[in-house]
Amino acid sequence: MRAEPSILHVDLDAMFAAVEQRDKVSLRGKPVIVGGVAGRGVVATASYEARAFGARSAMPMAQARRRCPPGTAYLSPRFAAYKRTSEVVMALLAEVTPLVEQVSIDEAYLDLAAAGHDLSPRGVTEIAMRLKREIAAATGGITGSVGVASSKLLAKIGSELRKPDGLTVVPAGGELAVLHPLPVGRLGGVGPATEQRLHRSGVRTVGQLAEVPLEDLVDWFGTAHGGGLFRLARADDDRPVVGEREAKSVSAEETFEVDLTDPVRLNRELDLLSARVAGRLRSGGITGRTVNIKVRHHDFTTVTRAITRDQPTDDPRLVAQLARRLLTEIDTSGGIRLLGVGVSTLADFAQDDLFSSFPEGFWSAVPAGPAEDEELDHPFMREEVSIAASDGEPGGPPHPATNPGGLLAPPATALAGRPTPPAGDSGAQLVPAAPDLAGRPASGAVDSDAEHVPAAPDLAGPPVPEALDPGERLVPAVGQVEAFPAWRPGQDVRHEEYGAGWVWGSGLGRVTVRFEGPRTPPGPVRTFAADDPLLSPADPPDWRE
DNA sequence: TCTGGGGTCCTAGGACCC
DNA sequence: TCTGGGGTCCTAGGACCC
Repeated sequence: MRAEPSILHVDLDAMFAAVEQRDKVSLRGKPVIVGGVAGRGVVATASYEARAFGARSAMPMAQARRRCPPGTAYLSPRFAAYKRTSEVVMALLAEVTPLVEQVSIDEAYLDLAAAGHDLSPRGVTEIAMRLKREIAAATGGITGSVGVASSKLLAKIGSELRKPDGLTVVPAGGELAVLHPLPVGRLGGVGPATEQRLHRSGVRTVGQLAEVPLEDLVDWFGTAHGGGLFRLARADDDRPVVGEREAKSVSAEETFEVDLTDPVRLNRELDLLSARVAGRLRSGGITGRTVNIKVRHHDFTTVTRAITRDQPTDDPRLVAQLARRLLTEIDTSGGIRLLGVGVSTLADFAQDDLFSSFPEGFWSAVPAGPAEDEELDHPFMREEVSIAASDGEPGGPPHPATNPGGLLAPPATALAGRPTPPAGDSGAQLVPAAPDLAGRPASGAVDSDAEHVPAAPDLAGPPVPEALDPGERLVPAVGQVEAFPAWRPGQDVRHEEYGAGWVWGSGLGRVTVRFEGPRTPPGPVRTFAADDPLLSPADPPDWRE
């Protein structure tokens, strides 16, 4: 934990779905689910509209289909498009500080201390707000949520607090006030198993976790995990922002549409997986000594086998040969659901051995699957879009594009009152595909398509809210902003009364908060303001209407 | 129609070595 | 002959993350 909030965490909001909605006008404001659309697929990302119906990441696609209404779009991922958007964002991050740790395609930590920034709460708020504007402008409206705090733990929690399009700054000294009320499952490293074990001992919040003696945690979870929980519960987190990390393993796996039993077929699948892995080793200029296979049986039990050689390799034939040998140790007669091949114990130099040459035409003979950069509009990447006839009906979810609030209107789902499912769904007719999907070119982060809306809402001239004093400097906040812990929707009595709120003001000096009443019947809009709410974490600001 | 695919890290036990 | 004791490498499995 540092003395200043110098670690910034950015997380793009429902990125896969957001890219699809950016690139296809017809999807905006509608539930969109990206993931494996076939039988055994799961949800990778659900748009906020889809989350309102209960769709979640990692949920079986079949279950998501049961929950979401007609009109929901179910899309196969277009990784190339997401990667391009990601690269645009990462390039922006690199301009903020040289020390950036990319965690995944849509997430990164920034060490603001590595760039000599003003690390006061006000200073980092300014950086974060500018960054959010730049991201939205450069990506055509993809929003990111940002948390800034004195540690990775708190920065990440901060970015999650006000999703989507949120901003949370946790001033030094405010960490425990943020952390302790949260459920333990919000801590990184606390998954279902750990959470269940903690619940069994009556530990539900991080504050309660902080009361558990170290010995108990070590007893329950082992030295590393137990000790880690003990420290995290105290906001004791020194993990540095790490720029580059070397890969430790490379693997490929596949779940089959139906369980496989045919040994010949299984071996062929191992060959294909081996070729994919070896191809990626080669393109990365690395080799590995250990070959692993993974087998998931029909009943979902999973076993692994590994063998380590003295010499590293990147030869697909050798990897395949070892993989096949490992598979003979496993009884596959009951049916195999998933097969995987991996290489680990990596060395970053290529071993010059006799096996590294390839027969002519080897690679063209091996269908290694789509290359990373290839657009995935292959016939097998099915795309299903259905449009409900209830589009635009009254009572449906508010459509951002038609919201008269313009810039200041938060995404519909940001409102505490969940968007109601469109009325009259039951009789809705399904249109097999959206007309605008026909024959469109491969789309990228910057898209010349006529339907493409090039940028975020015009940030240059935001409408000035009536509640702001004349002459007050207005920084055009993108969507929601939260100054924590000075003000928290959900804790504030005015929030209880009004159900939804967001900060739209400058964030620097005077901040204005707007609350909207219950949606049905439409309630009044009330506006409050306070001076420097961000800078007085211990002293609640005086919000005046 | 339950449960993807790419990873990382940790633990525990056995082999082996000095 | 009641069994040392580190350290490293390897394997299998499990939890977790995005």
